[in-house]
Amino acid sequence: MELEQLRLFLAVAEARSFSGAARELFVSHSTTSRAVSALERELGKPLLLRRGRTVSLNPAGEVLQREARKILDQAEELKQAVKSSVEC
Amino acid sequence: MELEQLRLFLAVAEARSFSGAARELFVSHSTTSRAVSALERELGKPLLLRRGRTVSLNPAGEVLQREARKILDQAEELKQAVKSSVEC
DNA sequence: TAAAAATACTCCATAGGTATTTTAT
DNA sequence: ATAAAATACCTATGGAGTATTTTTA
Repeated sequence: MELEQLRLFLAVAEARSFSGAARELFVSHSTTSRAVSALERELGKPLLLRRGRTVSLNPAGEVLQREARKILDQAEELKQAVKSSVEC
Repeated sequence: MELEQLRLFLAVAEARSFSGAARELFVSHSTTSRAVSALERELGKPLLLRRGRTVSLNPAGEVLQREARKILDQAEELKQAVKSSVEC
């Protein structure tokens, strides 16, 4: 599990669309599709429900969305904290 | 910034050694060296002080060590939470 | 039939190992 | 002289795009 996968998953979860998220991020839709598949494989269960053209979150996806957001926010804060730490 | 880089950085920070951490993780020492270099490049400042055979943390490194630990722990919790979420 | 997701195929970037060089003790 | 870190070099893996197939609304 890598941060980039979480970034892509979140974009898909928020857009409720693989291709929509791909457009927003300027990547191909196969990139969003594979990132989510890889997460599902690693975590051992589906995260999103694909019903025709509709993408929705199942319980595991809801958990991931909530927590992934926190982790990515923290990672961003961390970057800023390091950047503004004293030189040495 | 990716979780794998944080894992490698933490191992180096804790071992106070690039090669020691590499041995623990069963990777080559060039892997630990480059992971830390990449982080330093991305974050815009040195994280570790290399003085001869001694590796120590500077303030930025201290911040990163503390926060990276939290993020990795959270990522681990997240995995467990998803794995134990209800099927759907 | 149109729009989106999955996937096969391909290519290229880069992650990682080995070997070498540099540095400090 | 030795041990560790940096780095040049090379290779293989996997990430990402394109094109195609599948699905369903």
